[in-house]
Amino acid sequence: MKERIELVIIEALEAMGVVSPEVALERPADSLHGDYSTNAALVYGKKISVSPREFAGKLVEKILETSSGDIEKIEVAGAGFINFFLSDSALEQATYKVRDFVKTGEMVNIEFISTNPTGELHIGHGRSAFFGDTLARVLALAGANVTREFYINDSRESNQIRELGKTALGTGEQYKTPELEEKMRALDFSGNSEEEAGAKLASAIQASNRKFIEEGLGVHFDVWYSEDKELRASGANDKILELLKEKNLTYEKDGAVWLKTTEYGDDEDRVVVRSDGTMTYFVADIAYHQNKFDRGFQTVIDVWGADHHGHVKRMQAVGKMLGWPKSLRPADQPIVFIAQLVSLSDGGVSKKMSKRAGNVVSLRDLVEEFGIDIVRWFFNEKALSTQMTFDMALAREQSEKNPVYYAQYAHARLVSIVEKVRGVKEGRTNKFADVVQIPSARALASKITEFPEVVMHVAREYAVQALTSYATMLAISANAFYRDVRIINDDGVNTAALALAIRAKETLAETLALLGIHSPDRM
RNA sequence: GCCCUUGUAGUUCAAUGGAUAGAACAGUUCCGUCCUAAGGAAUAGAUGUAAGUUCGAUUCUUACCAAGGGCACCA
Repeated sequence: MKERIELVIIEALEAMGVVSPEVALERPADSLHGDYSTNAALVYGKKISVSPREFAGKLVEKILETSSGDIEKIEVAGAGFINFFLSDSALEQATYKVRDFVKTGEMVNIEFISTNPTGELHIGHGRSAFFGDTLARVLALAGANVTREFYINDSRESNQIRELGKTALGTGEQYKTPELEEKMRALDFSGNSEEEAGAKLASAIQASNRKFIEEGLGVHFDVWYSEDKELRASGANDKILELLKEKNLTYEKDGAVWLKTTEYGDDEDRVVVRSDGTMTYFVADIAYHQNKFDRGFQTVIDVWGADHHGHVKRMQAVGKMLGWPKSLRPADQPIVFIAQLVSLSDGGVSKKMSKRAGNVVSLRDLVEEFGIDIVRWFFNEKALSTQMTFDMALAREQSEKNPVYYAQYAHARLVSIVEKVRGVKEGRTNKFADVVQIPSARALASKITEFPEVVMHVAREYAVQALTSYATMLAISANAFYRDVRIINDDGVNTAALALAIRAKETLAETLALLGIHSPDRM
């Protein structure tokens, strides 16, 4: 529906002589301003020095010449806004429309979480996990061909695996936690080198993290990509290094090999081969991204923690060096999202999360305490760039009364009506047009038609937090409808109202499903 | 010191180059024969500071102030 109205405006502007106009159609905050609104007259009136209101008047005339039955009323308001009121038939059509998102088939790779196999996931990983998971669901719904990928930093050459090995053999202390010691007891490291012991222990940690991610978080990955196997052992690292050398992008200094990233926008050159002959992780990262593009992905999305944001510049430099394809966002290739860190507070007293201070809260504990639905909602209602504070006291206090339950409750109420209706005879008011005479019913229908727009907005802007806002608004509309419209009354069932309730229920459930949150039938 | 991110109601978060800056929780006042009161109605409350660009800035620019993160031949 939105696209159809946009097209009408664009055609009208072209008829008025505007060359390739761009129209922004908004959803007004207030239903008094219609179903859609545009500021096109303010934008284009200015360009030809005509007052916005005058321009708007002419534009409306043009639109009326071609407009079909979609629009009931158009009015010019305020500084020159043009407000569109949908006809009942257009609203009905949009409300019950099958969600026919265009299958673009765009090949998208989204890599997220990718926690090191040296310990369990902490709450900071939750951001990457739930953002990535929901974004992947939305992109897929919006028509992309999405591959979800987890990168396992298990290279035997890495320092972390060696350190882990030392701990396993009793010659080091790093990464040591009670959970790790328990895992160590179940394994036999006799005769192992540091590398072997580290790899063995890392593999056990990875297996338990994977189980938690899949079962505890409900996050699915298509590809679990092993750095050690796919990049180190396969020789991909050596190959990419050779390529960089051939292209004369490296030089030697102090016994190490450096990559000339400065020439491509980085702050300084980076070491790729250490003076002891081993490769840095940076090489693997380059080889890994090259591999993603080699596999045919057009858009490559990385979700990294804020502690890795220093790597963005160097990866972008490499992208320029190797001519990686442009992603959807022109300036960034590949697309890197930085998940800001999560800080903790308990009753307003903020705490810095620190392994040393021993107050790192594991994601497992959080999910166990609050349940996956609440945790997912709390994490995804905030933009990724927000330095979110997870207030434990507040979360506990709100665990009985919070926006998740509000949305779920609205769903359960609607389900309850649908169940009650069985066996009740049909009543009198059974036309959509009659039902939407009631303002809250019309507002609910209008809110339902917004669903595809919200999905496309999230898909284009990666604004996952818009989903929780939408779910809340939809639930508010549903509750207002519930208050104003009796579906079962003395006459029998108002079938048009029932149909609207069912549509609202479906849309709410679909929105929550994108967030990975359950829609209970009963609460 | 340099680089990145962020400053919005009491709190946790939204939003947009434009029409009255939205929710939730907390506060105040109401609603109980009524399809689930985990609900509803009303009320109060916010764009860090100072400039600039603009017809219009909370949004863009700059400076300052504040918070977080990064500045390894660790990952």
